[in-house]
Amino acid sequence: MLQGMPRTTTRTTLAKRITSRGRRLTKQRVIVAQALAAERQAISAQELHERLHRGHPRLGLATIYRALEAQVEAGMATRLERPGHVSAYVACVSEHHHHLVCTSCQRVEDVDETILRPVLRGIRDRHDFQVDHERLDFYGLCARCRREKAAL
Amino acid sequence: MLQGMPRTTTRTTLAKRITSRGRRLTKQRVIVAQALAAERQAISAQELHERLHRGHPRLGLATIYRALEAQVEAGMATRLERPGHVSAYVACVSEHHHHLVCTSCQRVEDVDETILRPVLRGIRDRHDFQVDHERLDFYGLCARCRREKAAL
DNA sequence: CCCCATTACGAGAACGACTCTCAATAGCCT
DNA sequence: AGGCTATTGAGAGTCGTTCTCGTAATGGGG
Repeated sequence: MLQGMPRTTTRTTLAKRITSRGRRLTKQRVIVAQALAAERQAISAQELHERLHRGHPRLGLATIYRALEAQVEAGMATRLERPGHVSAYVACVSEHHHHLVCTSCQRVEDVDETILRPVLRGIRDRHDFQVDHERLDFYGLCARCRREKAAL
Repeated sequence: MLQGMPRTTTRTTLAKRITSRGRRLTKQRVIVAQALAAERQAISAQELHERLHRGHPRLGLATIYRALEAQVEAGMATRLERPGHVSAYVACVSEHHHHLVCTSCQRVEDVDETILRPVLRGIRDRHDFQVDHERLDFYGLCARCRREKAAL
């Protein structure tokens, strides 16, 4: 994985995102961004560090934290909270997302945003509260894990 | 505050909740529960410790953490996440709640649960995902703070 | 294309919220 | 009252995350 570092479309969009807010395009940030995008599940900085260590032994943990933080600021990822005060990250396709996190396989789905619109409207109307940002994460069992558990 | 320790209705309900799951009714847990219930805003364990230190100098920080954790388990409180990996707590009247947290005054309101029911249904139906628990917290400006800001 | 200011990296130390340990204490049941 | 056991308090320990600082790399200007 990750060999050669593509010069194609994938790279240009990634580069554009990474360099937003006047940030520099470094090898490390590309590696972290690609690795996170390749994941389909929430992953913590330390897990990412372990996973990347084989291919990139000199990639420091602090750098991963910094890269992930940059991605969150750039809207490329969101931070989820795991039990025990650990952050986990997921790559985002668009700006902002809400998630279904499977507590069994850690896989993450995006919530259909149209479901949520009435809620935000209801809060503004019924509570007279101006929502700036929100954390909407649902934890439970995805369809696959539910089937697997039922099969036992 | 807190002097005499009431033998009345307030106490019995509180005691009943504290002693759920076979827990013992200790002075410390009562103190913490009353203090949290008296707050109308999200408060961290350390803040609670500072605040209670004058009246209860021997009340340890670890005890406060334990008492808050017990309250969360007993459904008497919920944990919110503050920036910087800090937990803050709010007392709950009923079982489970979702919140509107004012980022200006830190005051917390409960979300009208009827607004949320369609969302949970939609997730189960459209995503085939069995929600176990969820974190639904909205951050923004409450009506009062919005008026105050507008007045400037 | 090369210089240079500036930003980012790497490694380890520092930080801080939280948890654990253990001896002492206090609830609660009989 | 008496004893079993959960709980407390204080400090030490844990662990995720951030900071520091010397070094390396980036990208804009000449």
